Amino acid sequence: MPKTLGGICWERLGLMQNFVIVVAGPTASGKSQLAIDLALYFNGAVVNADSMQVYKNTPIIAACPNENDKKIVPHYLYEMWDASFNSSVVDWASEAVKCIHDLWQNHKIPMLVGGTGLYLDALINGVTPIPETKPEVKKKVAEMLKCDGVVKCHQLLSSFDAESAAKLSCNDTTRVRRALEVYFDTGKKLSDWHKQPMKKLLPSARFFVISLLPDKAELDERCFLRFDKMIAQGALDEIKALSALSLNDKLPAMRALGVPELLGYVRGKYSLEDAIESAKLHTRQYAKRQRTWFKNKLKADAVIHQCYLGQKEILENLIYDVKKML
RNA sequence: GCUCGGGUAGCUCAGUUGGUAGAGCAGAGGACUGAAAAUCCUCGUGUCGGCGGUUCAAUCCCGUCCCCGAGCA
Repeated sequence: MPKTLGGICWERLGLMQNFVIVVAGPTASGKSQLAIDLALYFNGAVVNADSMQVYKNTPIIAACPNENDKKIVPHYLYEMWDASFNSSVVDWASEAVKCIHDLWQNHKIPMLVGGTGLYLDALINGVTPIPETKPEVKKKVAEMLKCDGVVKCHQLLSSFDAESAAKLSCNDTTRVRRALEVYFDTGKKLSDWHKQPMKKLLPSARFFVISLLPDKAELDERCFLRFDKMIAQGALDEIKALSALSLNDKLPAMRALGVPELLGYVRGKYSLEDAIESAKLHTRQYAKRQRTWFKNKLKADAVIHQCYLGQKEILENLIYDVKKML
């Protein structure tokens, strides 16, 4: 008698060796819960695709899975880097690729869960293989931006890479910086790099993409409640400990939602009430940006227009759809 | 009660030497290939507190009333 697992025969697990379930959605939409429920059914493991949950030091404020969640289902790529590390999509993606191959080897289905559109996009669609920028180049560009300002740097960019410059706002510090770094580091225009075909990170993978797109009012309410819960769970102690590390405020981990606001309170810049209000506001604005990305940029196999709170029919329908693909 | 400030966009406030007004924030939508929980783009008619008066023309000047703040009594 064949051993079954959630109604799937072991024999078919061989076919699963290139399968990835993706759960995308804005913050507080219930992705993590959905991933756990699916993982329980399909003998899966949860793989983090969130740019902030990769860092240690702030598990509460970044809404990392708790100990109980981790006991139920294996979780990977959470709290793996120190807050002092300035990680990038590619750092994360190379970890994710390794992790997914391991899971496949062990006949487990990876449940890729996260709200960072760029990360999911990189893993699903690939990235342009540009070499990692040398630290001295990064430093040089950072200095240029500081001395001359973005607008001048954008003008400079248009003198050697007009195509990239034309695509960018002269105020877009992040992207002007990147375009300059790539040119100074490789001697080749970013726009030329982008003409190359993207490098698929998991060429054999088949993805089943689930997108949670709840109603705005429902989501806002959940974001607010969740932030209050974070405070109750000791987010302030977490932030005090983080503050004691005296890290650079520009590091990604230091800019996570709620971190600058609560740091401001801890350092006496504003009241706790103001800090909380401001953090909630920024969370709502972030959720909006995520919604825009997932709605317009992510090709989803299943779209759910509500938060996942364990609804049986949602889970059953998804399981049905996934099984069809296996 | 008197004196002095204020009353302009959802909020904080600019401004118009009289020709019906504009920033920041909020809000809405959008973009996004190596810091992405980041970064950026687009979108502004509101009895300019009410009512009168002067004027070709008032949100702006004058009168009066209402409201808020500070001071004096």
